Amino acid sequence: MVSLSLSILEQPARYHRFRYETEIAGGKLGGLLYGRSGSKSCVRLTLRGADPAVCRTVIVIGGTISPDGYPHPFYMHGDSCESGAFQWRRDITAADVGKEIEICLEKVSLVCVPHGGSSGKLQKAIKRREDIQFNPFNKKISEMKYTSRNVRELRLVFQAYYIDLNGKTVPCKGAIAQTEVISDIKFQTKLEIEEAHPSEGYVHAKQQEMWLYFKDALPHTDASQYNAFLDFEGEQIVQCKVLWLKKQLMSITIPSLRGSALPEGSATADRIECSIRIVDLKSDVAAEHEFYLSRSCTLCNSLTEPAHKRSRCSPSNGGQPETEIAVISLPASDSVEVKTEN
Amino acid sequence: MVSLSLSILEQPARYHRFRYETEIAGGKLGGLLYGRSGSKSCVRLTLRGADPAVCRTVIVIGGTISPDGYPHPFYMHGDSCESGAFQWRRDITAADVGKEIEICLEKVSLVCVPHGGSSGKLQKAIKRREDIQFNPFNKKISEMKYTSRNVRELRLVFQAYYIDLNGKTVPCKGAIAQTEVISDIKFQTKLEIEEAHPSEGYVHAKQQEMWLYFKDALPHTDASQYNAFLDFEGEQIVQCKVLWLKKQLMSITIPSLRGSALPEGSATADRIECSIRIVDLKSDVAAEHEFYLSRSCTLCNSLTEPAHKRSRCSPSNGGQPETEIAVISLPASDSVEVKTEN
DNA sequence: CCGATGGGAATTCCCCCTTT
DNA sequence: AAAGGGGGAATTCCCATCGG
Repeated sequence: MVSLSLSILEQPARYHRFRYETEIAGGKLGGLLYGRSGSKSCVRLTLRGADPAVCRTVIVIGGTISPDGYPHPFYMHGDSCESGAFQWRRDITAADVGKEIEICLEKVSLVCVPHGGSSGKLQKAIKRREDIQFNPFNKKISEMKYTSRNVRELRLVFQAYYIDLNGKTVPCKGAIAQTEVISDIKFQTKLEIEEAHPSEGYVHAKQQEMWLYFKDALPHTDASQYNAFLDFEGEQIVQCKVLWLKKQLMSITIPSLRGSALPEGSATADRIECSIRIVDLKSDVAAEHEFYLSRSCTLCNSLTEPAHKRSRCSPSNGGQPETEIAVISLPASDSVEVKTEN
Repeated sequence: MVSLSLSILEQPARYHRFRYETEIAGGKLGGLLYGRSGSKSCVRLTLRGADPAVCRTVIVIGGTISPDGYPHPFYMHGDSCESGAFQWRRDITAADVGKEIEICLEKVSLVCVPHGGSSGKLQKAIKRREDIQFNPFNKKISEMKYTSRNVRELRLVFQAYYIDLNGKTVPCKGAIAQTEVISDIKFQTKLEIEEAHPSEGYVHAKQQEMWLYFKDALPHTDASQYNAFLDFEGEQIVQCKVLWLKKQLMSITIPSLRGSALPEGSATADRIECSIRIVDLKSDVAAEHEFYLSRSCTLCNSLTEPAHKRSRCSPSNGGQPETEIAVISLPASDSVEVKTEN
């Protein structure tokens, strides 16, 4: 009784840059698939249950499938790949009994096909993929509708086969493993502040508008999709308001900090260190940027507020007591509300 | 003796958005070619010398050529167009003698073909264009190398033919007219400031950095390709320094205005109106944006400089005399130099 | 030198808005 | 509602750079 089993030892990177056929022409690879663990790790499988008493050779085939299990038009290319599929084989010896065999996808890249326009290349690729006849979940590719939206996500599926003592190749129905979803790297949320203006704020200013320029186009165009904070050491957090967005630019308002308890440690410093933090609420990805608050006006150098050891609360705030941790949130208005975390 | 002549009465718009075949499928037009005079004007020709005594009918054919006169793969489509060429015909009567006949290209669009990639569509289009056999300058299209760079510029060329009294169609060698170059609209320099931050400066500030966000990607990536000015009424101009550029963002420095003569008219106003002007030195295209200089500090409201009727020159400037028209240029350093135009 | 990578330019096409 | 205009997304490809 053959009881091979196959499992994913290392998942592939969540995001991948697929390469086009034109990019890997001439013996090149490019777009190598890496494992999730590190920069140049690789996807690895574990094969168990190999026994020469019942099987001479184990073959593991790997191919692309959609997240739903339908054969996928993108294909594998590189070491141990043939006809767009990964093909691994190994003769089993007595030494393998009871051991785990590790299969490593080295130098394997995932190749995409044009799926827009009217070239029909996607259709041809679907046909090719069907012709491979590697379909562990037995799903009809013709029932799957590949669109530019969903075609850029796939899984890899692997199945073990063995050559029995009679020389017959037999699929192991139980020895199937699929990876988690690999998505086009373009789907990855990028949020990185490249520059902020002004680079220094004035601690006693009433309200300050800041511009944040991002390295990449912002993932959403709606200001409500983001939260903005000013983080101080000592866990003080001031919520800012996102005013508007441009393609690569965000405008936020820092509320008046008059009356808020600024960090103890920096009371004597000429300027207070803090950082601006923008959170994409949808993906939960955040960007940070260092920022400073000066005790003197950055424009005219005047010191309208006392700049002694510790500035007293501004009278306009009614002299609220200083708290250890304060969250000042600016709802939708100009007013400032001070909350105290327990 | 037939002596037809043909001339361009109205040149086409310098920039044009060519449409792809896929965009004009289904009886649509799109990408209409307009004349240079106005929004919906059209390209017009003048035909002279038509005389029924020698010709029964005049035919005018128009087609695309490269700026050098070689047949061009893009083609004409729409009213009076056939096989990619404009084809106009008119029977000549006695009333036409001595008159100018105006030919108007209404509802004619210019269609482009994919010229990148490996689809070979450009080659096919070149073949098609050659097959039309409309080649007034008799240039071999095979000698022309169309690349993605040069293919997006073309001229239209028109030639008159006539049907003589024997019913024979004869080309008029002298009656040829070509338009000026029509370029892809993407070649048009766009420079428009969408927002500026801060929106208001402080007249007594030492030096102010400003961010300008443009509606489109900047045409160059090198700061030296631009000049920046602050324009006041009364022709006062202050040169600013372009610090750096991002894709859609420019950072400039307004030099200290202390000691410069600000406009008379606005001496009493709370804030001084002016405008920021960015000039693309290569194309000479400029963008303007309104700006204000406040007499009180925009951050802390203080009035470190006297805010009386007319502020005296700051001592740091040695009390230079105020001039009617002053150009302050900021070369590459922090220092300010005051020039006086005669 | 070559192959791989990442960035971004160039190209093509989709689709919404405006106008008729 | 349909056509045309315009913006910009999606796709493909090119290339400078990096590391072996």
